[in-house]
Amino acid sequence: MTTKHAMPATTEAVDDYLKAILELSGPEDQRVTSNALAGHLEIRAASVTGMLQKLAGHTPSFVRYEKHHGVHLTALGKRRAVEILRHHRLLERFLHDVLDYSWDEVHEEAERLEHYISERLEDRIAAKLGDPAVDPHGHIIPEKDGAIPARDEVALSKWPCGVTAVISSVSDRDPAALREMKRLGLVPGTILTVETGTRTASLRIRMGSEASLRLSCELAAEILVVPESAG
Amino acid sequence: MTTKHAMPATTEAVDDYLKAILELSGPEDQRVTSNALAGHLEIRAASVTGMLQKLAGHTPSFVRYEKHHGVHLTALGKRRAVEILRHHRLLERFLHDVLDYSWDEVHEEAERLEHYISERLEDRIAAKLGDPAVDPHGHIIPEKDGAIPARDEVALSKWPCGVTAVISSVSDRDPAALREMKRLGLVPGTILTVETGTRTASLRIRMGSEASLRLSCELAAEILVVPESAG
DNA sequence: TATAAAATTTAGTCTTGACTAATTATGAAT
DNA sequence: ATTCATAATTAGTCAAGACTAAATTTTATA
Ligand SMILES: [Mn+2]
Ligand SMILES: [Mn+2]
Ligand SMILES: [Mn+2]
Ligand SMILES: [Mn+2]
Repeated sequence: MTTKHAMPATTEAVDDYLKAILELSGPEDQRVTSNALAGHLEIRAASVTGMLQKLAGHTPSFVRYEKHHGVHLTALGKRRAVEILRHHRLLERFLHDVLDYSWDEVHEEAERLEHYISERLEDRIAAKLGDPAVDPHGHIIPEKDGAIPARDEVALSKWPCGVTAVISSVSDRDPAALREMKRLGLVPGTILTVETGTRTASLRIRMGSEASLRLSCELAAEILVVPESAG
Repeated sequence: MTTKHAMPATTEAVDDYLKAILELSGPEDQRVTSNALAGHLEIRAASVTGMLQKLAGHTPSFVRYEKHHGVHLTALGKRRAVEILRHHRLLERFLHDVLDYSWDEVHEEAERLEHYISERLEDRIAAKLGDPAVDPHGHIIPEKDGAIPARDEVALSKWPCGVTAVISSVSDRDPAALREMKRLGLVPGTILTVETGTRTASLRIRMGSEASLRLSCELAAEILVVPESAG
């Protein structure tokens, strides 16, 4: 039997830092600045510096940190961040499918609970749902072992005109935007094209046979798409 | 519309104090001593004193506290404690019925989550379960409005010999004891009588037509019963 | 009623994780 | 190579909640 590396205990605050670093470091784990973290976590930059120093000082360490040059996750830190992300997305799927939450309600509840469910509860939820691949917003749920199936998404606001696209996921942070998207039928799986023409503050899209509709760039930036074949 | 009194925000620690005071103050809310709280919460008495002083100092206040003479809950404190108790028992029922937890696993998970579920999640869980009256151990689940249907229970270890009794609830704090009870068929609803004879360290009980069995006093003290008619 | 044991409180310390104000380093533009 | 704006760090403070050790009550006992 292989040695089970015990994950050091973490607090909600530490979890939130690790998750934020994961989200901000992009597809290939670039360094994240203190300011970016402060903005994302809605915390003062001075507080971030303090936390990063403490985190980097511990052993085993979750992050690598160089003064004035940002942080990035160690393998251990990434493992923990992904675990929290799995909790979050499984919870969203569960609240939505089993407890009748709407897709704009799930995020807030999952954001808190993700830190407090045990491995047992995580497993039972996954089993109950049949190991779902994505959450209600189309976000990929990391596997139990930490693997995250890759997917190349592009913001709809940057998608070329005239090329068919499929909505792969939408941002879950803004409930009002989510309700608006639902109303317009902009949900994962929807096929659409961006009509040709300039797009300074808004863009016109066409979905199936329906009439085209106008979308603000802000909303379009919260919608991620993939090429039709990659559905 | 009646004014919705907003419940002041509480921390997990404060919740645990209020719940412990509720549990220790018995059917009619007697004062609870610092030592009793320290024992129940597995915390030093000095820490308890500090917390009680802070709690009593706040306004609106959750507790009434007199130096050297214990605390008891105010109406507000009782409201909050009962709310947490409802969370706990609903969660136990939910974990057991929906997520296949065994009755010795539910307590630990509920003990953490009870502090972090929203009112919305509480309501959805209750709806999903059809507003259950009791948790998996037979404990009464407080109503949404804070009402707790009364029930006069007696420890099996103190039940008179020869009188038929029904198990109403069992303690949920000791997983090993719970597994033992399940194995012996000692679950809420079970009808039994205590056979006549002395009971110094153990007592003999008879259930239905089966052979009688011997029970340690410790285990019998964790089983609460009611007269047969009061099922 | 005097005294000892048990229960409680006080005083002082620690860790976590936030904040503000002040200071320094970095990087871009002169 | 300076200079300046921006980013980041330091220094000092605060609140929550725990702990230990020492002082005080209360209460039970003789
Ligand atoms: Mn969170
Ligand atoms: Mn999501
Ligand atoms: Mn608790
Ligand atoms: Mn219970």
